[in-house]
Amino acid sequence: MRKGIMRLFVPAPSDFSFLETVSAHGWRRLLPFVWNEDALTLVRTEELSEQLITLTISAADDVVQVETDRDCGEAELAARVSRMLQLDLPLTGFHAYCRTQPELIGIADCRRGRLLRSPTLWEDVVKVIATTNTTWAQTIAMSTRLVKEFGREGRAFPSAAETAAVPFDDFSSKVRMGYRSAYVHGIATRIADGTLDLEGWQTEDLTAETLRKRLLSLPGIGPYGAACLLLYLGKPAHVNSDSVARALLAKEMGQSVTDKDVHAFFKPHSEWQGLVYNFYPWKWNSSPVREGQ
DNA sequence: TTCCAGGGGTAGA
DNA sequence: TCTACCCATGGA
Repeated sequence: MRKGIMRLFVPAPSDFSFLETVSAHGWRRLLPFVWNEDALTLVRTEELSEQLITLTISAADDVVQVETDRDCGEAELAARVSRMLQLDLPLTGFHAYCRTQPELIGIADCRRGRLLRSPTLWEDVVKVIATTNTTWAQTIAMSTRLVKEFGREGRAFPSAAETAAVPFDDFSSKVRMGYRSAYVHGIATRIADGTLDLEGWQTEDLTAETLRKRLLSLPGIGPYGAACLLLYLGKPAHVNSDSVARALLAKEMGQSVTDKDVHAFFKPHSEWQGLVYNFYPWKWNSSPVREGQ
């Protein structure tokens, strides 16, 4: 191995699938994630130990391999990779439930149920806001501008502190997130001044409903955004119904449907309905966003 | 021009 | 709780 190159192996549970996790939704298309379709590796630049480090993540049976271009702390690196791939998410109960439902058995067989997420809740919140009321192409463009304009060396995702340090007019004109700019900059400012501890929410052992109320209190986060984020936080009892869900269900039903119809359709899956929706056969097989189109 | 996209905030009923 | 209207941006 070349000097400075570090390789770390992170144990993964037997019901984990790297490819299924990375492919679960569109996050791998948003900088600073770069998905290498040929090598099947996920590349990402992170700030670790106060230096920029590029991670190349791949996986074999029951283990995730992380190669870095510089030495860094193994514990912190493993923690970030674990969060990104939801390695600590227990899926036994979900897969057991899927095996009781004929149409869901494939979810368990393929080891689906984890979703790629960012190393921080802050980044996930920003990216969820960037998916609302816009096209996927614009979501990609917004994420790209965030990294290029405000990330360290134009390669890492800007921290809340880095974002808050940018004057709002400058931030807004460069990031071109429209009315979402005020939401993102406002959240960044609250994190930076210590009045909002987003990351701390993840270690408080909160109930799903308490967490949902807190997420809904964030500007720019409504029922759809909160359900997305709850899913990333391992709380799958809410369906992140959106225009894609409505269109797909309408196609199945042969008639126009509302959010209420989508929620009614998945309600029987109770505590698992958020995960069931995201991996439901007709959604999985026909999601343009998951395919990155 | 007008519409609308992986919605959300707000006011009024 | 529900509905209507507005919201920046950019592509069709």
